[in-house]
Amino acid sequence: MTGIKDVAREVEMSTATVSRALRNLPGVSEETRARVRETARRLGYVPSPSAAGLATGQTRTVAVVVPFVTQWFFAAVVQGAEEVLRERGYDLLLYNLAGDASARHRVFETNLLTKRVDAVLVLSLKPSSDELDRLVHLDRPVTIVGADLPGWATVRIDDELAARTAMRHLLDLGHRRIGYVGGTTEGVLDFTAPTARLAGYRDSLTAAGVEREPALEVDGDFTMTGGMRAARELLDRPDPPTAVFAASDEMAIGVLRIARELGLRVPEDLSVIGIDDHELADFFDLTTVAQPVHEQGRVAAQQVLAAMRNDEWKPEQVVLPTELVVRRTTAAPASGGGTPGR
Amino acid sequence: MTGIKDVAREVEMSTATVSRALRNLPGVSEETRARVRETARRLGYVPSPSAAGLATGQTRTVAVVVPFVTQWFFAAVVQGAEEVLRERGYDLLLYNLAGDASARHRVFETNLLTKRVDAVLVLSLKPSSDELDRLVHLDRPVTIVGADLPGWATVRIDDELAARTAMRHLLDLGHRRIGYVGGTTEGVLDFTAPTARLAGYRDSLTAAGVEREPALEVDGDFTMTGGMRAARELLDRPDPPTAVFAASDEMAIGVLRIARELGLRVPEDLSVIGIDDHELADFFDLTTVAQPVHEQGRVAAQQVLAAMRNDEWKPEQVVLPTELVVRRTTAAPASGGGTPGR
DNA sequence: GGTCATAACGGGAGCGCTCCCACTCCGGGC
DNA sequence: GCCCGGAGTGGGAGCGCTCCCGTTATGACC
Repeated sequence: MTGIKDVAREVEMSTATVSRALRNLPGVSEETRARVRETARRLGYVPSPSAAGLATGQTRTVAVVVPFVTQWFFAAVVQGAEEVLRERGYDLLLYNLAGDASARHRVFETNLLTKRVDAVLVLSLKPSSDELDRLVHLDRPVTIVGADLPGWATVRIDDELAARTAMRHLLDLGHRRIGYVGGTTEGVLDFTAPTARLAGYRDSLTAAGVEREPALEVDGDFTMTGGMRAARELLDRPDPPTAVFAASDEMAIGVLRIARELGLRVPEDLSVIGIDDHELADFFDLTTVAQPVHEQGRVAAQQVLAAMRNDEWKPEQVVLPTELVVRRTTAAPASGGGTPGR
Repeated sequence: MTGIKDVAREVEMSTATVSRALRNLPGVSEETRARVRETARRLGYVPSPSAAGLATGQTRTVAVVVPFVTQWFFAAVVQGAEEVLRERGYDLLLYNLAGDASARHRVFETNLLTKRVDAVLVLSLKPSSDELDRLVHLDRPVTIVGADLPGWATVRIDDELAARTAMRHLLDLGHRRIGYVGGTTEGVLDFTAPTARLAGYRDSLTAAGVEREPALEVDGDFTMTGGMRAARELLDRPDPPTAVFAASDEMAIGVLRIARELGLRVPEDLSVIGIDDHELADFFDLTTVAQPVHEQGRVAAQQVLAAMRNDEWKPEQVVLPTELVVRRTTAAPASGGGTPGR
């Protein structure tokens, strides 16, 4: 394996100069730099990240901790982050928790991350206070995507606002009986989005002078099949809602499916709206509140890169905009907001 | 930052013993080992991968090169691989090509991978001969997932067989006019699956004594929207097929959508079958030929791990089984195999 | 008691870089 | 002619581990 010494010998220079030349540091004549580069290429020299890391204390690697890579949302964020990291020559170490508590434990508790990465991106998880402790001790830039955590660098959307946007759309259309399909905050993964979106739902009702009906709030588990379950629960009632607001597009799609099975026409008999602008939303003509997914990954990556460049960097809280995308699953209720004829 | 020396000083032993104790190497009394472990834990000692890597030449990291993380199939494979790698204490470096030729070039040509990872997993790409050269020079275990490449370690399904399984199902039901929705092999990413599946389609027709009709083979780009385009082309014909075999579930779902738009009943007027058993297949009641996605990632990871453990390991070609999953999008043609009444 | 495995541990030379601190050389200003 | 500053370069310590050889203690065995 050719090392820096081989290159140095070949160009009859010191390893110090070769190192400087290859890393574009000043203090090397252009002519020498060119010769070094050419020789390195010819010899197929590749610097050892381990050695460089040992010497500098930097690994040019950032860790991304994700709950489930298989979910479109997370994969898209990862993709965004990877793009900008690669541009800057950083590698991306993927830690997929996959709903496994022990995996989560391992990644956070044993500070495996230490000395291994220069920065950490945490997706949609609200770390426990223990975990936050570990992250603090890392003493490396950390950015949380998709969760609101005061004092930390975060990139997210305003979930409550997104929920209110969706609700306003339904309310403006004249709906008053509006079902909510959300998810619990419990379990291995503590997202903050569910809570905020639920709050947005409730506030909107209150603001519109509609009395809240607990039975219209059901758990959809943030999955399609969960959305189906929730939809059955909502629509099998004697007094079903005229519209359903699902806290995610995937659940909304589940609702659509059940509506169709029950013979309900969408949007005539039932309006459905989601949040995300999932890649399938267009396919299903789903009205939704779009959030910039890919972009959140990019911004988060840029954030940690910036933090690594200057030490005075202070945690920023970036809130990206959302936008109502009206497609064809929402319309005014048939009977002016009352129970639709079935 | 506490290093191995600090631990050594604390337990009044040499760094050598601490190193051995912590890595469960023989030659350390159980009592010492326990003391070392306890002390290391107490001091919050975490070994530096850079230093260890420099000394051993191993990084305990494997690279995974993937065309698009955002596609369910790839994400699922990555998830499978990550699982077994994490179990063994290996980290996973993700290289997402995202259809970007320059990214691909960078990953392969500049052998960035060298000295950075102990092994490489390549997903669904058929590396060019140049790229294979680089991989050979890596001199590290490489496994290709989802492509057939003689002489290389591969994990895949028998794509041609899968296609024949799908076709047999349709033929057995009595279909004779069967459309094919596939994809081209061109472009940045050269998968081998499209070619093999097309071959399976053609062979099946020939074997069944049905004459091939080029107009029934259309390009669906392996995406839902591509599947929609393809479906329009196929079903708008004066003599539409009674069944469509899509080379992927996503395209099949696109076909379903268009069929519904055109007022065709599935499966009465049109049978549709796919390949993959995508997470959405169940949702759409799609008949398909299932392939073990997650498992392919696991097996591939196990393969490189095995290869790293013993040097005599020879490239293995693992072919995982597929299975017909009959749901509700396939049935006998209405008019015994002829053109359905429309 | 002497010999000799064997178990347990220590010393210290690397691993391949980076980076601090020289050192040399050369041209301009006085 | 001398001094000085800056550009270009070299020497070599050190980053934090691993691992090859020692060395020492401990018993078993004759």
